[in-house]
Amino acid sequence: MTVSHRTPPLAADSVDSAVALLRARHLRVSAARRLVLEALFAADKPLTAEEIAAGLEGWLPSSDLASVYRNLDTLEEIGLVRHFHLGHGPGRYSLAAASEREFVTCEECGAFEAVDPARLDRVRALVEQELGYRARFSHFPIVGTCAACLAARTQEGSAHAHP
Amino acid sequence: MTVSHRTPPLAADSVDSAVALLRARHLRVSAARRLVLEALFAADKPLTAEEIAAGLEGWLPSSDLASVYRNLDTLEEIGLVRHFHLGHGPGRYSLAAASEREFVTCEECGAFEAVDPARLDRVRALVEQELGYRARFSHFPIVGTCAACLAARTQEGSAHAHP
DNA sequence: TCCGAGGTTGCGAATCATGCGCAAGAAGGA
DNA sequence: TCCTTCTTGCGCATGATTCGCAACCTCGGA
Repeated sequence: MTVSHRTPPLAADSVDSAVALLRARHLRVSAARRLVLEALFAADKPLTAEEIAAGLEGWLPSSDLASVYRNLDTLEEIGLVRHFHLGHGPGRYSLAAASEREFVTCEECGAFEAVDPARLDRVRALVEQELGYRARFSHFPIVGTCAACLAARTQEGSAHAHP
Repeated sequence: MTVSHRTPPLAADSVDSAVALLRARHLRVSAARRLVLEALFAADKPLTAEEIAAGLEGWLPSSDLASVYRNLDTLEEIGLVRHFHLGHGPGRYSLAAASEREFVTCEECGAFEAVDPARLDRVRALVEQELGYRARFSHFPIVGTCAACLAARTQEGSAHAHP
């Protein structure tokens, strides 16, 4: 699933409840599938397929990368999982939150943040008014420079200030 | 050059003037290099390295893909060329305009538009106020749904309107 | 509890976009 | 024209993701 998602989010609060949702959809609960869910529930940040396959540095048994991708794919299809892209580099996967999330990332330091879509509604309105496009930053984030890097940049500018 | 750019744009209005700029920087003007410039000047839209290497479907001699990448890279380094990314898929390269350009793209139909950064200044200000990030849409565009697809979507909604 | 159908796994190989290494070749100043 | 270096072409390496396919496991039914 290199593409976007359109399925409504399905929130689960534990591996077991996620498993129940799988069963309800007649999807089988295999060891590999369960492992992907366990990794996502254990993580406190969006993970790459690679990280999941590696078992979160030994906290979980490692599994086959291709299967991880396939499982992330089907989990995303039913709405349990979402993924987004941080500039270059691998996609990041996380459990779908009750409310969709959007992202901003800093192209200098690589930091990123999840933000509540409501906080971007005025931005969205302005973009639509100006360009006619309805922006969505949940799959591809807003890319820019974070406050810290912005500050560092002006620091630097005044440090050797001899243009 | 999978990364961004920071060099000030260098505008040229013809292959010859671009070549002059190369010479001024002690860069050699090889056939392959010139071909990349010719492709970019001939094209009316941002090109992929692949398209340039293929000689724009026969309009120009085809050349080596690795060299095309290298040349785009050096041309971008001196500011003659810029590239951006349209969601998934290969990067797109074009001649640098006198003023930087930013992009919006539709994730449904793949359409994209170059816009004058000034038109996004209010958006940028709002994003910075809300998130603290200074957005830049010249390397990674704003992704959303274009007016046409938006219209098609509501059409569709009212067509079989039985929720 | 055993069984069969078919969803899943694991492995390897393929893909796409891009980058690297290196010997042979060309560009341009002396 | 000569020589020094920059570039080219070619093939292979890389990172992220996908595909093919036989072996395997899951789960509903007998």
